[in-house]
Amino acid sequence: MDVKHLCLGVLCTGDASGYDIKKYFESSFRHFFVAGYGSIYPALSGLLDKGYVDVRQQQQERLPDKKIYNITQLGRDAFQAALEQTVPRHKVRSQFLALMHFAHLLPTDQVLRALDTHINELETLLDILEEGRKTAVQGNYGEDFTREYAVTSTDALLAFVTERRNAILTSNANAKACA
Amino acid sequence: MDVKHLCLGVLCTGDASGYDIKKYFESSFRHFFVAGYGSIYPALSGLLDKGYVDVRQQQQERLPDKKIYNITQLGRDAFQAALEQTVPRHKVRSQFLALMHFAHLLPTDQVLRALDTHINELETLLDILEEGRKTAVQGNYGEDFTREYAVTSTDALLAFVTERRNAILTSNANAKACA
DNA sequence: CACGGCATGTAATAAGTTACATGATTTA
DNA sequence: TAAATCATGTAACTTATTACATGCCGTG
Repeated sequence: MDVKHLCLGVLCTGDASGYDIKKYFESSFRHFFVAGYGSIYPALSGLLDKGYVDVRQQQQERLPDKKIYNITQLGRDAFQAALEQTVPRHKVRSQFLALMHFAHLLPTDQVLRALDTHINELETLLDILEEGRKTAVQGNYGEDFTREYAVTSTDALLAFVTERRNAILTSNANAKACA
Repeated sequence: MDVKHLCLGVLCTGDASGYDIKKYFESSFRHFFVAGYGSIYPALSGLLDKGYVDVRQQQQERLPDKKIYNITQLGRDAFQAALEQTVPRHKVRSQFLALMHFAHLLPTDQVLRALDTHINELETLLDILEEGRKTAVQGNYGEDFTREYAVTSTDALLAFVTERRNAILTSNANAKACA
C-alpha cells in the first residue's frame, strides 16, 4: 500500500486525472496518507508503464489539457492482490510530539505556539472529516470506518491538547501574579 | 527532527550506546517515532563526523565491546537550534486504514484479522505506555505530555475499533442465522 | 540445543519530499 | 491586482527500510 496502490484504489471508483486524484487524497485519505503531486504524477507514469491504467487526453476550453486515467483489468487484479497482502501497519511520525518531549529545553511561548499550531491542525482535520460525513455515499463501510476512526482520535486529542494548553496558561498567570 | 536529532536528544539525558539508544526509542519514542538499527547506527556515525558527539570504547567481559557516545557542547547547541526550528508536524501513515478504506473488496475474515491485529497493536502500545508511567521520573513535563497524549488517543481508538469489530461479528452471526 | 538478549555495522533499495518550471482562468 | 484554482511534470535530494553479516552469553 503505497502511493501507486492508492491511486489504483481511487481509479477503482472511476476515471480521474492526476489532479483529481490529488483532491481525492486530500478529502478522503488525508487522515491516513498524505501525498503531493511529486509522488502522484510519477506513480501514474509507473502504473501506465505496467499496464495497470490507460490514459486518454482530454482537451479543454480555456484550461490546460487533462489526462484522464482509467484502470485496466490488470490494474484491478494487481490492486486486489496488493490489498490482500497488505499488513495492517499504522505509523505515526510526529515532529510535534518530538518537540513536546523536549519542552523543558524551550521557552514557554514556543511551546504554546506549537500547541496552538497543533490545535489548528486538529480543528482543520475535523472540519474536513465533517465535510466528508456530509458528502459521503451512504453504505460505504470503509470510508465511514476510516472517517469515524479519525474523528474519534482527533476529538479526544483536541480535548487533551486544549486542556494542557490552558493549564500552562493559568500556571503561567499564577507565576506572574506571584512575581 | 529526524533520527539524528532524536539521538542527540537521548544523549542529552546521558551517555549511551547505539543499542541503548534503540531501547530508549522503543520505550519512550515508540508512540511518535520508530527507528531501527539501520537508521540509528548510521545516524551516530554522522553525528561523530560533525563533532556533535564523542565516543569511547568500553570493553566488557563475556560480551561484545560497547561504543559509548556522549554529546559535546557543539551537539547540544545543534540540538537546541534544531528544536527551535522544528515545525510541529504530525503525520499518520496507515496501511491499516488504507486497507479498511477498501474493506468492501475483501472477505470478512480478512477484515476481522486486520482489526484483531490492530487491536493487538493498540493494546501492546498501551502496555508500553503504562510501563512508562511507572518508571517515568516525576516532573518530566515533556515525557508525561507525549505519553498521556498517546494514551488518550489509543484508549479512544481501542474502544472504537473493538466496538466496530463486535458489530461485524454480530451482524455476521445474524446473517448466518437467517440463512 | 534453540531462542532471546547483547552488540555493531553495511549495502542495496525503496520511497517520498522539495524545489523547480510553466501558464491560463476565475474570484475577491 | 493579488490570490486561488486548474493542470502537468521533472530532478535532485533526503530519508528510512530491509536484508545481510557476525558472534558470544545465559536460560529453559
